[in-house]
Amino acid sequence: MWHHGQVIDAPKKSDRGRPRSGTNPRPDLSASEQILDAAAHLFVERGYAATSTRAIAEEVGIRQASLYYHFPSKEQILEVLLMRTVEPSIHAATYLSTAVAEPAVRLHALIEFDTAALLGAAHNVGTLYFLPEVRNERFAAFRAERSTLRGVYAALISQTITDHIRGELGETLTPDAASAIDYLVDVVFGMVESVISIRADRPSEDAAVLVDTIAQSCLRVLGHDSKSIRVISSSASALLIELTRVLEQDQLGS
Amino acid sequence: MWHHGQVIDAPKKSDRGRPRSGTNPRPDLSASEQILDAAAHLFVERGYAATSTRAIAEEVGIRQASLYYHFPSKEQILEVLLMRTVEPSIHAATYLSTAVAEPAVRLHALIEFDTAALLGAAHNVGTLYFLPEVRNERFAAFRAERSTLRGVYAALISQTITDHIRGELGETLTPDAASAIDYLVDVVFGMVESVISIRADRPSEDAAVLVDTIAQSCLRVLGHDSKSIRVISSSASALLIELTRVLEQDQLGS
DNA sequence: ATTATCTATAGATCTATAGATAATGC
DNA sequence: ATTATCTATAGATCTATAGATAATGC
Repeated sequence: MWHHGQVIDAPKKSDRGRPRSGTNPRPDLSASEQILDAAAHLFVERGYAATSTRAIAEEVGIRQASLYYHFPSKEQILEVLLMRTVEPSIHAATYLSTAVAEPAVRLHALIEFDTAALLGAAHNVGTLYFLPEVRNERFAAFRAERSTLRGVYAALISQTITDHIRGELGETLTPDAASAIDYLVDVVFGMVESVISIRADRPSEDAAVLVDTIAQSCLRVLGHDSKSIRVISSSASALLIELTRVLEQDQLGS
Repeated sequence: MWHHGQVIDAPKKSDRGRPRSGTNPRPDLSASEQILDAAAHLFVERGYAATSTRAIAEEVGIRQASLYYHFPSKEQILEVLLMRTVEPSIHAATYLSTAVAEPAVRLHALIEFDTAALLGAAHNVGTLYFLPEVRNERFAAFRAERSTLRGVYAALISQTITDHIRGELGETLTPDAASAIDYLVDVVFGMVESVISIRADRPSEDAAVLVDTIAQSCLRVLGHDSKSIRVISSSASALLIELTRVLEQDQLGS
């Protein structure tokens, strides 16, 4: 499994301020990080509206009102979680959208990166994408990020579809072949996101196998055969190593 | 698009009882059906916890407390919606699990039926499957139905995987080939469910194209090529007609 | 008499704010 | 003085129940 980002920003200074009433279960993390972690856990488990600020505070070991010293609102907590979750994928997609490699190889690398990130994240935070609240205007910025990500997928996918499949689409499906390609983008994007439900239903023992299965399945949907997939897959491994190196570099820069 | 079920049970008798304060926007439906429709709309749009019984009642044109004459609780409303949504798929799967046709043809028919049902249902009720509340013990019966459906998919998928792909799984992925097949089941099941998010993001203009794209993509993932898919697909069309005939028959019986 | 609504309300939340307090830092 | 907590609470919900009421049916 690859590491990426996941830096803890505020490494906890000392013991300023009034002591907590409860015990501090994670003294290594700053209070803000503890709140985000507890909120992620509860939002994923019960949903946003069904999670009270009291429940979050209880898990952290502070009083409900103390949350508001760190965050101005419950919504803001969700927004930070959403942005943090999508951020690594955006960085990977931005790099891969212009990297020097075949589009199919870049797509394969992106799919591997994304699925691995979703499977590796704490508390299956990918489920937050599907919370009904995310459709509120309040979270438009997050949805814009997702849309950017989808755009990179769309570009790479349209370049990865084999001529053979492209012919099929025009032939058997519809006079408007462009829309059929759009649906293929949706299908591939959906396959990547399906790791979220899969992980929710049966917490995966073997993430690597699932990541490979999905990446290979995506290429098959785009018309590639086993031989072609083998070639693409091994080139993608090298690109993925390069990618993680670049992302770590960026991390140090920012 | 195929029709299936969607029978209105209680066709509204007459005007018994105290008149409503508001106007009745759907006098053709019984009060219970109006409540279910309004709840479906709001649960899909805002989620379960974020939808108040007051909001449901307002949409129906009655007072909040009047809901409780028709349903004992808000949870019960959600349960009826969940059960009704999964029911047609269960019937189709039960029939197809033993129908006389190649497994690949039966799988193709099931995928077409399911995706079309999800795309055709009022208010995109498939999104209800993803509400966090559904994980509560309260909805175990619904989850059991879904699990039954998944079982039929698993059986048909394992019989539809080409020997070629089966060889690949054992060879390149893992020593435990059974688990790799399980992941393919997840992937295919996930592709079917992806129509829910697709419809949520961009309400589909052309359901038929999307249904075909997904069914074909599933077969590709299982190792079939264009020629094989064409044959399977046309046999599936005939089976699908037979299926809808049988389901309508059942409908009359019950 | 039965049905389907209504009004009123109990009791339990829930978010966010105001202001007090107990630490450390300077 | 600054920081990070605490207590207390306002004000706005929200679900479900109790009992009244306005129709139709017999």
